Formats: sequence, structure tokens, C-alpha cells
Amino acid sequence: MKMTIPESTIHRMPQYIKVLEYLDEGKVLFVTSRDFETHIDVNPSIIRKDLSYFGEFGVRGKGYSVTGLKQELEKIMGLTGHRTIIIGAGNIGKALTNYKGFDNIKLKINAVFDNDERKIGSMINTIPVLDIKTMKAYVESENIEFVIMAVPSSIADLVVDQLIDSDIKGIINFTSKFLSVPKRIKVISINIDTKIMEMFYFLKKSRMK
Amino acid sequence: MKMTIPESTIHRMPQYIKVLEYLDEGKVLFVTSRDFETHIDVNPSIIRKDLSYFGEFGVRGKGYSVTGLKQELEKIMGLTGHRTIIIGAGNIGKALTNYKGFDNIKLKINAVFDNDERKIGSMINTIPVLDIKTMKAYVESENIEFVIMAVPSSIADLVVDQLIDSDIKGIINFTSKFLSVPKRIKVISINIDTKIMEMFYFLKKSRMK
DNA sequence: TCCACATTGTGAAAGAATTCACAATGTGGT
DNA sequence: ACCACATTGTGAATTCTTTCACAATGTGGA
Repeated sequence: MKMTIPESTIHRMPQYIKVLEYLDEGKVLFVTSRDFETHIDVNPSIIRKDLSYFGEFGVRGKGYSVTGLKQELEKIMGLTGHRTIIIGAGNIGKALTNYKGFDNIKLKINAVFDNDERKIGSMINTIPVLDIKTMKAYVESENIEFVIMAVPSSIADLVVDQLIDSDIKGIINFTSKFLSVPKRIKVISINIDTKIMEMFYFLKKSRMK
Repeated sequence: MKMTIPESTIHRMPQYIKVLEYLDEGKVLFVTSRDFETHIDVNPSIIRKDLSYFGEFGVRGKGYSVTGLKQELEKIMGLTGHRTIIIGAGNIGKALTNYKGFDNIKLKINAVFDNDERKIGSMINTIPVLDIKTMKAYVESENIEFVIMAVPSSIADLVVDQLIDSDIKGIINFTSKFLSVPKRIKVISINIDTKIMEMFYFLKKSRMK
């Protein structure tokens, strides 16, 4: 059973987890691949195919146990209590620091790093703001595997240089710059500009017809 | 020349625009499809193929004029001075309101809407915070085509109900809920949880080998 | 003006992802 | 214990996307 798992499957797995969390909160016990259509935009056979890459989790004629499948998928995706840091105590950094949703995915924000003297030493909602100069040492002593980067684009490359120098494995990139890093570091970018441009295109098209 | 343009092409177009903006700032005059590889993660023939869906913009033997191509792509994607509103004056709403990058894509934030008495009537950085009860009327009188939704997930459905009732064409969704809307409304979701779960999966895999 | 060179634009080939369709199998009612 | 039914899991067919590879064509130097 040695097959490579499609990229697109990996993109969908977290969505399945979210749907299962939602159903679980609503005390739903069983769910069929068809039920997913109400909550997410994929067709039933794709869900079954996706799951089949990892095992057989369903009961024929019945569906999937909500809590059972949730646990399996969480295990598959590695939701096992990660810790991270946020780089940048600006607007986005602050918003992320206050974000409650990280609990659901068992993510803990350990600290925020910034270069602004006035911010260093303060707290954002129980989380300390530390000097960015101490970041590399911190990442290594605390064994941080990935970081969330929310600094102004202008200093993105500077920060990336420091990260390359550390043994970080991944970067969640909120800057609008393309980050050029060695292959050992995984970059996942979240970029609002590009999404909004897609919206523009859609609006233009829908005006045309 | 009536062909359907791949979804994936539309995702990449905004990235090309960003690269061209960057090169333009650096006073670069010409760029080849190969040059793009430095700034974005796609191979040259895909760029050429993507562009070919819209026309012929290059000069053989030379490449593409940076400003020329930028203008063409902006026209194609419909970067023509859109206006929008932000729904939710919480952490994310505030961060977005202060975001400078919207200038580049010629997007103007007209107003922010919230239901919190204490916020209504105040300003966030020259942008007024208005009562969410007045949103529908505002959207219609100001001809807003799409909105940016940054409210707590718990009230997402409430807001969506109002939007469905208006003649909004699109929603940029920052909540972590799946929004169930009629086909005439395009939803584009930006969700950090799912991206972070992908990162967990990558970390797990890279630990295994 | 000519020619060696570079790069585009694009059919055709290869590769990936989605959808179909149905055998396999557990369910739940009688 | 049986059977009509529902839904999974999965090869095979289809559709979509990327990559290849090369003819077409403009460039820039001699």
C-alpha cells in the first residue's frame, strides 16, 4: 500500500477535520460521505478516495463515526500539541496572538518577537513580547519547529535570513513577499491580496455575462 | 479562441502581478518566463501557457515588458479601483483596516461594520465604524460588490443571512465556518487553521524520514 | 544585411486528480 | 435468520493540468 498521497488530498484533510469538529459539537454521531456536501464543497467519492489513502474508517451501509474519524484524521495530520512563536507584534501579529481558534488545533503560542523597543518586555494577552535578537536562541532552546511570520514585507528577507540560520522546519508566511528558502524549510503563504484579485476576476466575469 | 481557463491559472495570475510589481519597483524593464522562477514557484512553460489563454504579450528572443505585461494582467484580472467594506471591527477587522497593501491592488475600504455600541461611530484610521444594522442599506446605496467578513464564527451565519438578502456578489471569508450561500455569491475563504494543519502534516512527515 | 542566438507560443504527450460505477459488506427491520 | 437497503472502498474511465519539445519569430552584434 505504498502510494503517494495527492497534494489536493492534504489540502482537504484539514477541512474534513473542521466539519467533524462542528458535527461533534452538535452531538452528531454518524456521518456519511454524502453528508459532507452540506458543509464543504467536495463530492462524496472524493472524500472516500481521500480517506482510502490512509485506511478504512467507515462502516458500510452506515457511514463514519464522527468522533472516531475525527480522532483518526487528527492523528494522521499530526495534531499533537504543537508550540510556535509569532514574529511581528504589529496588527496582524496582535490579531493572531488573540486568536482563540488555535485551541481547536492544539496549537500554543509561546511568545511574540519584535524589534520595537517599546513593545519588547510587554505582554499581549498573557503572551510575552520578546526581542527579535533573541529569537534564534529561543527557537533552538525551546525546540520550535515552525514559526508564524507577520512582519512588514520590507523586513521579510532579514527575518528569513535569521530563520535559515536556525533549524526551523517551516514558516507560515503572512507577508506578501515570496520567501526564498532551502528545501528543508516548508513555506506556507497566506496572502489576502491574491485572494482579493481572484475576487475581482470573478466579479468582472460575472458582470460580463 | 473560446477555451475555458483553468482554475489553477486564475490562482496564479495574481502572483504574476505581484512579481511584476516587485520588478517594476526595481526598475527592471524586461522579464523572461524563466526569470519568474526566482520569485515564484512555477516552471516557465506554465507561465507561457497561462498567459496564452489571454493573448500574446511577449517578444520572442527577448521576454515580456514588465510594465506592459503588468498593465495587461491588471486589466485581465479587473484591478480597476474596487471599493469594499469590512464586517467586524475585532482584531482581524482592525488589522485589515490598517493594512497598507490594499493600495497596490487599488482597493478602497469604505467603512467597517460592527454591532458593538462602543465601537459604532468611532474611526479606525480615517475609516468610520458603522452600525451593522445599516449594512444592507449601505451596500445597496453605495453599490458595494463584495465584502470582507471578519466576524466571530458564532455570528457568521447571522451576517450571511443579511448578505444573501442584499445583492452582494462576493464574500472574502475570514471566519472558520463554511458559508452556505446561493451560487450567485462567490465565497473565497482565508483560513489559518487549515494552513497550520497542513504544516503539522508536513512536520510529521519530515520527522518520519 | 545577415546570421547565431534566445525566447515565445503552442500542439501533443505525460501525469495527476476527479468522477463513475459497482462489487463488497454491514445495517436494521420483520 | 433473512432480506431489502444503504453506503463504503476502489479499479477503471474521464477530465483536467502540467510538462515537453520544437517551429515560429524577433534580437542584437558583426
